[in-house]
Amino acid sequence: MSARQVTLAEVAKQAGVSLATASRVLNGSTRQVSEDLSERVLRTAEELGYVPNASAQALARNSSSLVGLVVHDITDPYFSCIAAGVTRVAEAAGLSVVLGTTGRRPEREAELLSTLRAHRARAVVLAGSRTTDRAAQSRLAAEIDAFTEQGGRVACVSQAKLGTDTVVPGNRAGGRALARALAELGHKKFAVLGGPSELVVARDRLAGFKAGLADAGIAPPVVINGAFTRDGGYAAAMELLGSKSRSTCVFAVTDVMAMGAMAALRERGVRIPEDISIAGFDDIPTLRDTVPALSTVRLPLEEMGEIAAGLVLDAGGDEARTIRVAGEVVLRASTAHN
Amino acid sequence: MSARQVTLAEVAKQAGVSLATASRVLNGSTRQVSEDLSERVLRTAEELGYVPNASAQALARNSSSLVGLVVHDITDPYFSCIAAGVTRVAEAAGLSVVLGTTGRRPEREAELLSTLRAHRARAVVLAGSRTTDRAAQSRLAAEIDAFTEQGGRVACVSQAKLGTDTVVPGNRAGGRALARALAELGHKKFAVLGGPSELVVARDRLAGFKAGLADAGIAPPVVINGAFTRDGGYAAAMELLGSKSRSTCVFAVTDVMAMGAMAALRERGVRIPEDISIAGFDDIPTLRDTVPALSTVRLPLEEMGEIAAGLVLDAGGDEARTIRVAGEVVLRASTAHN
DNA sequence: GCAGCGCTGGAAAGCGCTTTCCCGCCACGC
DNA sequence: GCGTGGCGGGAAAGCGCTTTCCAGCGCTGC
Repeated sequence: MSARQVTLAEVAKQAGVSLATASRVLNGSTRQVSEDLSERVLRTAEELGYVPNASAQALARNSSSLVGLVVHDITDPYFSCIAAGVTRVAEAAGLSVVLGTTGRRPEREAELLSTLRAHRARAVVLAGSRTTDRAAQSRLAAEIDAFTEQGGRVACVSQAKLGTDTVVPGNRAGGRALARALAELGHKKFAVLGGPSELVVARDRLAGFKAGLADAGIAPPVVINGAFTRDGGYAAAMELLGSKSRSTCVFAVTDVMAMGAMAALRERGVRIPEDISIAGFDDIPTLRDTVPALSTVRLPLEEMGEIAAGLVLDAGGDEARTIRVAGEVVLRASTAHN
Repeated sequence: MSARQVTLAEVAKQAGVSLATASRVLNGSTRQVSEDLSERVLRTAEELGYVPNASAQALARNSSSLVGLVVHDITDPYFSCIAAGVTRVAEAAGLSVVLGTTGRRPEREAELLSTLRAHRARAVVLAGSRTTDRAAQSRLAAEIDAFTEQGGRVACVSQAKLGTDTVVPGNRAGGRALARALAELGHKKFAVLGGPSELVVARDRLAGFKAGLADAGIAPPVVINGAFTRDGGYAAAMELLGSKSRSTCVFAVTDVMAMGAMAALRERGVRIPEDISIAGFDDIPTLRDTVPALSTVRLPLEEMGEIAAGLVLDAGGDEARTIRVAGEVVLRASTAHN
């Protein structure tokens, strides 16, 4: 075993050409190589089963074919959809994506970025939602700077103003539109399962929702914070049920949280939507077949991943670009007239 | 911008030591370095914000800190769970995982492996399910050989006998146990939504299920093949409904397919489980809160990912190891007595 | 007292590529 | 006819590390 990998030098020798020529043939060079030499090299490479050493290429070119993708939890459909979009675009461009997961610890984001920098990744998309944690945030900003200084590009999903390209979902607008749609159903008393208060995505959706209620002249909702997960939704819903606040409609800032909340409600014998209406945000594909079908704000998650990857892969100017994608309110069976 | 990255040489010079010494200090070497030199190097590295160039290290060591992960579709919860397990273990070991997606095209698997080989990935876990496609299979085998010859390790999830380490879920045993459990509920007429016939995972589950029915002295099920996706389940269920075969219990070889099937049944006004019982396989966490709760065979997906990563990361002997993980039948509300 | 050993530090040879620079060749133009 | 310029090919200098090998040095053991 361990038959050493065939190298460019071997191919060159075998084909009777110089290293330089072989390199020029096998990798897009601006330089022209004559037809016959070129073909000879190609054939030998094929015969020998030559595979270029990516590390060596990266070293010589000072830029690799890696693009980073940082998510909190690949298990969360929100992230896996974005990941699908990113990988599709990256692979189509002949790049490999290295996946980093933070486990929702903000400081991991900077660590991962540093690793990616070590690998001379040519770009990275940060899909994790931004926190308001000051320390982590500045450490991250420093890493982003270091990364871009080194020539890499960075794009964020859903977290503007880091001075990078960004695809921004209409969190606020979506929350607002949803609130208005729900108000039109006749609901007057709302509760929001609000996710962690440090997460700007959660805050934006909540803020939008409040604005929407205000638009409709409805009193501010009860807000219960909790983890950005199924269990967080479950716990928040339980807390809500305990609180004796008689809301007729609940907005969970995430579909995944909404699922947890619905489980809690069911467990307590609360019927959806007869007793309480509930809505989420994201429109996770995996959850589209649930009963009752969840009202939500649809985000084109995979497309967002594609856009982010596109942003990060074509050179682009120096100024940070921001692409906004709108959320679309989708009312389904989990919300009823009141 | 593009302030070139700090190199080891700079650190060494700044610290007044040789390149060799700096290298020895900053990366685990067997060689001892005196306390004061060592500390001096560490401090300067810190001050200068030194980050080792992973490509250069990979080149010099002839082995990178990358581990590959190949899945069909990261959006599918089955794969994203496995991915979570793999990344957790890999990141804990200080490695980065590069994610490749095949989009369910078998030939992509070999391509990705080749890319991974180019990157000198030290290991790869193949989570995509094996097909019986002869050509793709042999191309893949060749790539696996090339990869291991080069010194990399390969582990597969759920596809034994490729001569690699493997974690094998009890597909057959799970299917069989499920069939028996369902038979005990009194069902006599079964249908199976069987996935694509080339996929061995699908075949194994089906074969196990048939065996279980035989154990119980029940006639073989109607089998309808279809894609290994939600839509495949939907279509297969529609076909089943059209076929006038009056089964009382349906087994979809995948939870995701079961979801599609349930959607189809509901659409046609078939009540679950009153009119038809339905069961899946995998016990996807995201789907645990659905109503009616899906009966299924639970697989510890994340753990399988962790095991695979573990297999592939600790050296291990030369003989291929096989770890079996059992599926556990979980009967819930989607299946009723008949 | 000295050969020999273990230990630390440094010089330098790669690792497998890319790319600059140079060289020889040919077609042109005057 | 010869200078020029363009062009295809090769030699070789890196890219930033690791690691082998050697030098020096303080000890130990006879």
